[in-house]
Amino acid sequence: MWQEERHQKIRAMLASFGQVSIDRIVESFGVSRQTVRRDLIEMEQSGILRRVRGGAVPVETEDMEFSVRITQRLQEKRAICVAALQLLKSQQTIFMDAGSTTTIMAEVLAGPTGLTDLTVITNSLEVAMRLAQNTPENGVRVQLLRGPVRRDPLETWGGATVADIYSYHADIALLSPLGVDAALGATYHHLYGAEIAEAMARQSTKTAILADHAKIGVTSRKCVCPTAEIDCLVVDAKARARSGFPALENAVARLIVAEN
Amino acid sequence: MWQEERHQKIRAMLASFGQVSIDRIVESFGVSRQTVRRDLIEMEQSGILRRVRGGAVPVETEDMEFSVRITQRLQEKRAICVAALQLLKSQQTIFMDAGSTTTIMAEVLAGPTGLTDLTVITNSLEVAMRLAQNTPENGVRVQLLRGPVRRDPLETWGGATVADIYSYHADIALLSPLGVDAALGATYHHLYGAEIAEAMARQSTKTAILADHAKIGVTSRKCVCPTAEIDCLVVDAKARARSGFPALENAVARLIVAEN
DNA sequence: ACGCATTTGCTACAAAATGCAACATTTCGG
DNA sequence: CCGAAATGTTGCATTTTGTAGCAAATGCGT
Repeated sequence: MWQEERHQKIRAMLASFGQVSIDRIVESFGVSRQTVRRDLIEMEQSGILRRVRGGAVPVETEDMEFSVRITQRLQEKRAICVAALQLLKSQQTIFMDAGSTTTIMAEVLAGPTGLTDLTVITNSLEVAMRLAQNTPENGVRVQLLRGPVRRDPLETWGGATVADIYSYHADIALLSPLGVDAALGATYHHLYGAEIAEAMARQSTKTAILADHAKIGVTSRKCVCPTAEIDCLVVDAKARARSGFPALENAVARLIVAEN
Repeated sequence: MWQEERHQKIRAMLASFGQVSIDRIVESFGVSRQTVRRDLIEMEQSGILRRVRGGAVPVETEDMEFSVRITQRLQEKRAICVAALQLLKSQQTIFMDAGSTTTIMAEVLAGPTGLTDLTVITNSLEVAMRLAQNTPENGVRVQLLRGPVRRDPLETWGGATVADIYSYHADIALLSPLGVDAALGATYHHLYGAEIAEAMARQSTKTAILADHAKIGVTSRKCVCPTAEIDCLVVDAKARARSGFPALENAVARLIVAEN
């Protein structure tokens, strides 16, 4: 019974049952608990599955509904967003794109931050909703970018939106891509979000990437921001365990690890 | 039975029943009361639900003020919106401003209408959300107008938004003012909404006013559209009883009374 | 309004399950 | 046989869960 064989069978079990317990694997393979644990760790780092206490479950897919995605790794994302606050100063203008992490960032910004007079420019309806104020005097102003609206996430997109972005300039862009990799930088799956993020990165003085540990070392179809142009990468503590982390750590100008 | 699994199922129960009692979870999962309590505490901290004595309920996402207003005279408003469908034809472009009635109109349009290939241009995030599609091929396209965002209702407003409107031309504008009066026409309270509505009325071939009976004969601060320029007024059956109704009936070019 | 019983929420602690790291053992190719 | 990789074992830390006791809230009958 080799690793390869076990991995394959674990994947099969995961596919058919939606979950596997360590005990179950131990029983059916006749190997030790520790070995199974090591298998699962490897498979998790390969992005094949996600470990939970007592077993493992399938990794979340990107075509999942936004409402589901936003509840996943919520603790880590919140920690990341709180840590990202130190990148901001009062009276700054901020680009934010549409994603589950930036949505949580909006929630954080809507709370007490010590920052005043921020202007957020976004194509995300979720972000806009959370930051909208009745009193534009204090707190956060939101500027919504125009364009056709699509769902998952709720955002405006397309040429009109991109053109709109180019009419602004921000101090910092907060982006939540699908993956971050040392070689390819920030990557997106959909072209919609990618061209938005690209424009935002260009039209801002600094670019910060918000990525939870599941995104470290992950690559997708569309490269948006090469590693050299990432001014700051904000990750959660679990990112240290990811295989792609050391390379990223050296590649980016600044790294913030949010300790939960 | 892992946390993970329980949390998921609790969410499912919450979604389908609108509430869950601790006892019910205890029974169906076979875990202790304390464990359920701890689950709910975690989920509450994650913002997934709100704990109440004896169980939990879904967290209220909607803004209180607006969600209250939107449920008032819901029956009548829905009837008005269904009646307003006869004003629309396939392949038309439609302006919609931000209000409780247009939000319901969006819900109606999101359902089966027999109309295809509509384009809706709006400054209302509520309308945009309800009409957003993943597949822009069929159904309704939504174009969101840019600008700063405010709440109650959630909308973009201001010079940028108005300028954006003037870059479009629609077949019909569906407006939901605060009041309609024979002498003053459609009137708004806030200047925000008023200048939006005014621009929409100008940039569209026809202008339709959606008003429930509570708005008949009511006037407010800002006149937007004189009676002569109202191409169609859509009201509910109870409007006939209002004192301002006969005058309006004569003043507008066309009147549609939605019989519940 | 009052007292009383019941339900529910909370804290503390113990037991069990699980995760983790260090080290020992086995396996396998050269 | 040697060395490296894989696997097993052990011991301990951490997390999760259950139990019990008590406080607070609720409901109920008077």
